[in-house]
Amino acid sequence: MPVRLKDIAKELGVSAVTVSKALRDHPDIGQKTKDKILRRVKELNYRPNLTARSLVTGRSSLIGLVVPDLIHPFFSEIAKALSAALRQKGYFLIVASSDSDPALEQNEIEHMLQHRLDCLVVASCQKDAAGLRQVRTGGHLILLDRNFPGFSSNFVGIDDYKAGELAAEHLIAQGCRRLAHIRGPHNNVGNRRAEGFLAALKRHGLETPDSYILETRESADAAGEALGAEALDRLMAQAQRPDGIFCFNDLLAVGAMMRALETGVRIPQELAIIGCGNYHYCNKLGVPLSSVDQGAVEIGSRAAEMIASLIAQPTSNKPQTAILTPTLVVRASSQRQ
Amino acid sequence: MPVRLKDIAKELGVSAVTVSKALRDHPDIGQKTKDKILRRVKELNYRPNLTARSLVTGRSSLIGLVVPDLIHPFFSEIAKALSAALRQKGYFLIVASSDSDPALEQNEIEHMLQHRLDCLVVASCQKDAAGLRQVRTGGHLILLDRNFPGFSSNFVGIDDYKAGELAAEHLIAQGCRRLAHIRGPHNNVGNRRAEGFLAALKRHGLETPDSYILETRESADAAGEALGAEALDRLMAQAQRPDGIFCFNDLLAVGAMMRALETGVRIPQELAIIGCGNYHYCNKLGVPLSSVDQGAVEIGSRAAEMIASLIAQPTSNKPQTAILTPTLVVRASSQRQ
DNA sequence: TTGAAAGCGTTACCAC
DNA sequence: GTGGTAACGCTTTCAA
Repeated sequence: MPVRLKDIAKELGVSAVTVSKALRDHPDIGQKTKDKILRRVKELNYRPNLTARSLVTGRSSLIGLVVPDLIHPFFSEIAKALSAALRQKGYFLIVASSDSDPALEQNEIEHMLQHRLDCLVVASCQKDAAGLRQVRTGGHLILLDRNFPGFSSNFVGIDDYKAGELAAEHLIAQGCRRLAHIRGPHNNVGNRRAEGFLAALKRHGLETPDSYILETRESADAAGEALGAEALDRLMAQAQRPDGIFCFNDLLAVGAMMRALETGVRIPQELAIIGCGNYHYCNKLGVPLSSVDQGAVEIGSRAAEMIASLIAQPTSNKPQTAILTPTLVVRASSQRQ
Repeated sequence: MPVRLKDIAKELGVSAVTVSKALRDHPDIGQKTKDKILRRVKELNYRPNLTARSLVTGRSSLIGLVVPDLIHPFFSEIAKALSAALRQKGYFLIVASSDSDPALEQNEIEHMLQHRLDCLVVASCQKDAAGLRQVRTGGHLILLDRNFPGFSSNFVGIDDYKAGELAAEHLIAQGCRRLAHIRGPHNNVGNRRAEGFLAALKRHGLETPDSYILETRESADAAGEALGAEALDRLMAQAQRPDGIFCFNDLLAVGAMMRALETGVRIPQELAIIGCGNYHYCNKLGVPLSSVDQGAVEIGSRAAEMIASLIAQPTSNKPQTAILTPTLVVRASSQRQ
């Protein structure tokens, strides 16, 4: 049985309240009493029972994070950064992976809420915001990376429109004129990136045939590359081959690039490729992959700040939003000059 | 304010105890009463307060995991597998990253214990077991990947000696005769892998000069590659160059391989390279990297089983141990035939 | 500056 | 089958 606050109080001949005050250095306590208590606390290696504390204070010091996939570099970086930032504020991170399954995600969220989290952070893979609506009754909610039109919520993510623009501008600057896009799912993220990409092309007077915009299913890591490879085949089978591709994420880009190299397409001379996410292994590839960086580390730390601010707020004000600007990381796969 | 068990009881004209029984389908309750309660519970979207439940049952349904680095593919795979397996058993995973800092690790562990975890799982980066000794007073402890001689504890990991042997046998079978090893830290893992490697060489009558066994500092992800590159330079500067290298982990191997390719060394013809860990991006590299697979997913699920078994045990018996057998994954970097 | 009493939301125990 | 009562370990409030 672990030592309890009460045990220490009895042993030292003071009340439990006094010990409690000493531990949280409450002002209403004499220095001598406090020293005496803290010394004994250390000797006994006493650990306050946060469960009991939570019950009475109503705050758990637990923050929940639900992501589609913990192996995905983008999300593991966020998890790491968030966990580190929260630690300094005295919070703990509970993590769950939804395996990109909306039902499982909803399930995980429900379970998490039973732990009376101080805040829940979700990179959601839901089709719509229906499930998330009732979540909000449980406390603070922050959406990560992806939000839902019509669902007003705290949010941290990047400017996806800008990401698409950046990629397009870069490829055009490298001399590409026939630009294709292997796009992502039909949600806010996929749509905005495609829109930004196409808008930039239009500004430069470049036409993009419909057959240059390829759809892919949303996919877990394993399948993602295969989808990229398949999409590349479809692009290269066309009479007019594209000379530049922007892929929704690096996984698709890697798949596309590997297939291109296999089939003898020279990269970047014949075909420039750029992805999105800037996964940490991009620079280790046979041809290092250019990518639009989503700033996972900053997303994590901004989320931590937002959490602190939400918890500090006495009443729930209007939703907070942090939209970060993506940055371009140019490597060999798109560098033609 | 969320709905409480008590509220439901009052509304339905039954006692709190009865509602509690219905929720955990306790046998001592009539079917009709139970149905009535469960229906209302669902309507109200009631979520039991696990904090309160924990306080009275003494079990938190929280499992802690502390790893050196969440971005490290080996550990993120373990985290994912463990989290998935635990979910099915009704447990939750709390994750913390120690950034490979022993002091920070100890700190994280202390904090975690305050949450009254049902079990703590640690992939430790401590120098010795001193800090972990007093952790055990807090409940169950499982060491992951790395254990400490003289510290008897539950453990899940691979047979590191075997890992070294596998790598050596493979390189020898590929025709290598001058084998080098870029070794890991001087702990149980680094030592055993080196021992297994050298023992296999000896069995085949191969000599290994001391200058072929290179030391590296323990290092986080960013620096790991640089260390590998540096080690490769030292090896290739020798009069007699090695024709095969076993690296302690894939990060070192990638660094070494990239430097080798940069300097015009042909892989695997002049130099065969094999790493350890089988990171998910091994097959995406310019020259796909051979590796000894540590079975991260199985480590995660075995840990989950062990957790369940430890918690079920009324009294703490002798430590449980699961030593998995590593497997060889051959790719282009070492395949000479 | 200290502490007694009341409670946080739930479950265990044992009467009925 | 059902429910009253007493915890679980801590903090809050307020009187001394």
